[in-house]
Amino acid sequence: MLQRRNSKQRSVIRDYLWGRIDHPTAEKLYNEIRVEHPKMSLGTVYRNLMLLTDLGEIQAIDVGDGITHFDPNPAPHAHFYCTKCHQVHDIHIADYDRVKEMFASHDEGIIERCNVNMIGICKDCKSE
Amino acid sequence: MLQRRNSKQRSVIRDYLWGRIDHPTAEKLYNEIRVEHPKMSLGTVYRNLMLLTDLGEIQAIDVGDGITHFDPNPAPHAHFYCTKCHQVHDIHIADYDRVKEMFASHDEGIIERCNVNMIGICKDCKSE
DNA sequence: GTTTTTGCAAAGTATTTGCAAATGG
DNA sequence: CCATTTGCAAATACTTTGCAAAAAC
Repeated sequence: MLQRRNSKQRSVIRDYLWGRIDHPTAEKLYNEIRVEHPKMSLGTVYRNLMLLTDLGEIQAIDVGDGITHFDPNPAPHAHFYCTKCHQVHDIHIADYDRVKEMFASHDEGIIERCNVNMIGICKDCKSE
Repeated sequence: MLQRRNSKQRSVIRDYLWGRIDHPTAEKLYNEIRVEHPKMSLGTVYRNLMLLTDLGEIQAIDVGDGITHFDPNPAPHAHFYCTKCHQVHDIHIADYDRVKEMFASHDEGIIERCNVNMIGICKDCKSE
């Protein structure tokens, strides 16, 4: 594997994503980071998010809205995409691995990942 | 709802997608159609695939490869995306609705759709 | 006839990339 | 020092859109 250096930018990007549950896009992170770090470039944000994803440190979420969202939690879990507020929410269920098993038994391929996305109106938007 | 006219182009696009299990992209369909219908434009293919999707006649599949694939079967079912051959395959299981139920009980939102995508190496590529 | 749909080309949106300069170990 | 990483801007990839002409009913 390639050699890595701990750049300041990478650590800033990691810090800005760490602990969040709102699944920001690369551009959203960039705009937030830019306030404190005006020299940070969008390309660097993309490059590092992709790198951290490849390293398995974070995960990239594709819910079908055409924009990649990022999740600091690399553990497999489902997501909910609200078509009204365009936010991505986590859905944690105890036996997520069961889903993979349900489909693995019906397909002879090698399943590496299992992505589950619910699309609809989230509970916050519903009650408005 | 809007009034619809049955254009020749729409019917050609519908015919080219009908019965297929290979989940072509808009561009793939366009290239195939172009052989017989050189005047067909890519914009028309995109517009009609989107329209047919909105009408619920077909479905758009987003497996996370950045390109929308189309499926003539509008019934909810899971998909398998092969990272080697970049093909999308169907995975039909008897109780697909169970998946939605598993997550619905853990979220108070209104779930309109449930997308399940397995990512890995398909059985054809595995055996090579 | 009037409204929808088309072809074409241009624009839009998200992301990737080339390259010289800066940085990290 | 030398390989990695950056900022910047340009390029790319997929999709959408504006508009005048053509087609549908």
